[in-house]
Amino acid sequence: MARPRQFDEEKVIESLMNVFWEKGYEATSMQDLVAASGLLKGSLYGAFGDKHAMYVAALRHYDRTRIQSGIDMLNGDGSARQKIARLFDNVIESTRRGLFAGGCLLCNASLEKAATDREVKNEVRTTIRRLKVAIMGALETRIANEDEAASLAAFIVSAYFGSRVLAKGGAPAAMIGDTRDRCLQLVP
Amino acid sequence: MARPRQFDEEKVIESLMNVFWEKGYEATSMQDLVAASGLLKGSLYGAFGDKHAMYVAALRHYDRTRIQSGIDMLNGDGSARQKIARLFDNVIESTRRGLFAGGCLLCNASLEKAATDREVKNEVRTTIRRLKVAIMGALETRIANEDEAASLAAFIVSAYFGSRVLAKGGAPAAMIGDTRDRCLQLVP
DNA sequence: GAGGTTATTGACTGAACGGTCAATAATAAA
DNA sequence: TTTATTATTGACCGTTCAGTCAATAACCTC
Repeated sequence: MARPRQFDEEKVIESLMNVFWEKGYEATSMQDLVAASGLLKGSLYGAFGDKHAMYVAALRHYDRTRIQSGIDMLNGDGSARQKIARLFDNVIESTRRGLFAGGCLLCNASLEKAATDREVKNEVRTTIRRLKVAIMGALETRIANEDEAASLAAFIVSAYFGSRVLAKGGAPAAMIGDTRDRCLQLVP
Repeated sequence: MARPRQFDEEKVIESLMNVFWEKGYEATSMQDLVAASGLLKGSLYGAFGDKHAMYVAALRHYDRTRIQSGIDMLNGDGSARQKIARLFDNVIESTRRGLFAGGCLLCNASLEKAATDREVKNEVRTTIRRLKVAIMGALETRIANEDEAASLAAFIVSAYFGSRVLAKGGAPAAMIGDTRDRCLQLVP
């Protein structure tokens, strides 16, 4: 009955996400999104509505893919300490390689837009909660008391986000290593 | 010999800083800066050169004032634990009041610009170092070993930055309280 | 294959962007 | 008071911004 989409929506969202991830919301122009997606402006607007909606779609995609793979790791095999350590090691590793300057899109969105954008704040809040719950799950075998697991998980999320700020701020990698090690001191 | 400036440069920088602090670099327009400073565009360009230089001046001003008052607190009276706790309590308090959405300009600059802007990265790095050294100073009475104080200080900076991300991301205040409390577990 | 529906296309819009500049004003030194 | 120097002013610049739209194309259903 109607002409079908000629692009793979997931792939397009992935490409939009990569731009927002690397440059941030404000520094990203529609030209950037056009170039990255391979679509023309009209198609992007037809599919998403406006730039803001593209950003929100990118945040959801980040949650569904990158955050989810972190959650999968936390739900997978290994000790709680190993899993928590791996969170930080990923930060150290990607800093050391230095190929991609984006850091963590969740942190970026929190600082750039969440405070003044209801929709972004909701997305960010939801994702933070998901991450925290997954960390609680990883702690489950070691901490019986749920409140204690929750407070430790909140703290770990915080330290993790902090390490993302340090990494992007150009702090020495040793500071992130220190953060990881001190964090692990609190993980039984 | 020449016409003198008709404005108080410190006050102008303070007003520029407040705009960048609240809106970020990219979302701030020259119109915003003109409106906030009370100067005309030409005067701002005459005094600073370009928007980027205004931003760097704002970062330096933030270091000289807001960060410095944090450092003064850390150098002041009280136990190490009290001082560290106060860092986080400031975050909780300003989140609770909810009047100003800016958060911490140092964190904002780290995530928004440091990764792709040499000058900003240098400013940020310097300020992080200053903050870390001040925290080491606060720990000095309790931790003799300098390396140990350094690693704990790095960790505290990280957790503090993380709490800034949580706050702006709209996470519940309890998560910041948890971060503070867990942090204090490691402070002797 | 005709008709209905939606996707694609690229030219187009007005507004806002960062930045410039010639004219004017204000000052201190001579 | 003249002169040299710098600050202020506001009009102005070309560019880029996010977003629109009428024309065309592609597809599915009947």
